Amino acid sequence: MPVTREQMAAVLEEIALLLEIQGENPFKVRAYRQGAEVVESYDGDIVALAVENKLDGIKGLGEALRDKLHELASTGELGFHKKLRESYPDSFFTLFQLDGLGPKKIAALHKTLGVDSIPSLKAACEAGSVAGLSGFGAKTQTKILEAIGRIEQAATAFRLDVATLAAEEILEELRKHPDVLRVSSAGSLRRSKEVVGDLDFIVATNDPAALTKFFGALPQAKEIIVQGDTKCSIRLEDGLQCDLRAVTNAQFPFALQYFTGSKEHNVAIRSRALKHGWSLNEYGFTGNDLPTVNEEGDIYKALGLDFIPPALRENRGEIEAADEGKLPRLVEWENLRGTFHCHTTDSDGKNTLNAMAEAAQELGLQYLGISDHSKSSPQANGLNEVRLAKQIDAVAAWNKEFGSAQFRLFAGSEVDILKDGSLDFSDEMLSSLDWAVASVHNATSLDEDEMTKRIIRAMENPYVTMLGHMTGRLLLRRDAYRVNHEKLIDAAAETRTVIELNCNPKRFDMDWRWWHRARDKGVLCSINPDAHSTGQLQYIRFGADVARKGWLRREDVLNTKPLAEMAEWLKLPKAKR
DNA sequence: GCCGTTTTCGGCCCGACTGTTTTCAGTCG
Repeated sequence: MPVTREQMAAVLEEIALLLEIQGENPFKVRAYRQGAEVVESYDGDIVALAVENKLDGIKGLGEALRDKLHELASTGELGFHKKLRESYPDSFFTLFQLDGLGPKKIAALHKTLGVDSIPSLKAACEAGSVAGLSGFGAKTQTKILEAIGRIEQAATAFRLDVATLAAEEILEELRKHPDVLRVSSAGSLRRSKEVVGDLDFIVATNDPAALTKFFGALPQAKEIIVQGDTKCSIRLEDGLQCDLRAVTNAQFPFALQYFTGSKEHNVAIRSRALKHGWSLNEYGFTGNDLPTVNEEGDIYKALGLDFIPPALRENRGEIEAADEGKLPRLVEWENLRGTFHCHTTDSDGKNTLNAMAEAAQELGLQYLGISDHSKSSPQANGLNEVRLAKQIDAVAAWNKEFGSAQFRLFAGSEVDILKDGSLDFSDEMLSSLDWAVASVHNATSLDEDEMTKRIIRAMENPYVTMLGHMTGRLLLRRDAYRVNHEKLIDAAAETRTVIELNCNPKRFDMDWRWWHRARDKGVLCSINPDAHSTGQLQYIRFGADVARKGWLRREDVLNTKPLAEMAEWLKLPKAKR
């Protein structure tokens, strides 16, 4: 049974935890943790490389990790890992999810009380035996019980759209405060991560203590987690944690850069600063001959780098690119001229064809590609051939009455990819459409090989313009189905099939981590909202943010083409696209 | 355990806050 990339990363991560528990050298622990990160985000088939023992030259994987990954990938097991975790049950690792508990405390609880799961920890707290331990106390015991309570009712991660709304409300409150000079969100939200764990805010002010006090007293704050003179953390009603850092105006760019992260990006940036003879932290540079810094961009400039947009700050090659002046000019939402993939009341949409067309025009778009579900998705009221033919006529009628050189609709379908990779409509039916997006909606538990072949077969169809939500994941709710991304990207390049960036915030699928690779293979991206209502067309703003995260430029995104060009492009046979 | 304009050893980010302490360890970001 071959291991997956995720399993390999998880093993390294678990080793890091176990070494930490044992009090191992923290730098060794970090090496394993970074190894997990590298495996997780490596751009290529790292499992195959590990099996073949060809991991040389990958930064962050030294000899020891390479050997271990090879053993793991080729035998399905790693002796070192197995031995380490002998005395710990699976449930032990859930303890690390608890706020306020780290390796030292968990090790102490395990050693003295035999705690090896959340339930056993809960029992120990309720019996009062935790408070008596050295280094623990009554408050710690209460905090542990509270943390367990939060875990039990979930919600420790939030979708980008949910987080964005919450952040905008709080930013508005902060802007109103008279002592605020500058304010910004930071953290993973500013980096446009698809899911965020908390919100970070930075304010520049001459009265930091007043701001942390103000923050703790916000109407949105259900609970104050910590509150000092320069930082304050609150928890909102829905469990979302928000952190504020109050700094001086001079410190602001440094704090903004620092708390935007990512951690990995910052480690690399700081080591670069050291080479310039400066030390860099959240308050400024220290050292000799310090540069003038007024804006965040001045920090990058001082280090000889082009400005790195927050979305790219994941330590995935952006620093090297900025050093060489080779950062891409990223796509912006204003570059989008139209969009594809939306539903109407004909299948499971909330609004009519007319309403969707109007909403698209209000957004300033020049075209909208309609795509209701096909007949094998009865749960979504999918269209059969007769109803689809009617809709094609309705689109033509709409274009005749309202269409112009400024706006038109494209008739399409979100056609189901059936279990064997054939499509829900005949080629003849599909050929009468302007475009089609092919998606998997059933038989989602096929193994990776079958699923990959199934989707490739669909992409080989001459009338499939684009592949819809590649993995079917629903963020925080449903795992991706098993596909081989490398092979699908290669097939898309080969068949000239566009890959959709489904920017419904529940999905963001294909994942941003794969777009750089797809782009370099010449695959086009279509930023599609998968809108089931007029309001959801606005998801394309998030889509542009996530596309930026995937290093995509304007020319990599199909729907930056203006209407006339798009209409011509859709008429081309796939091979000529 | 990884890495190298400090190149095979000696560094590897560090400050704020909390709770248990009485000068600090642990956690977090």
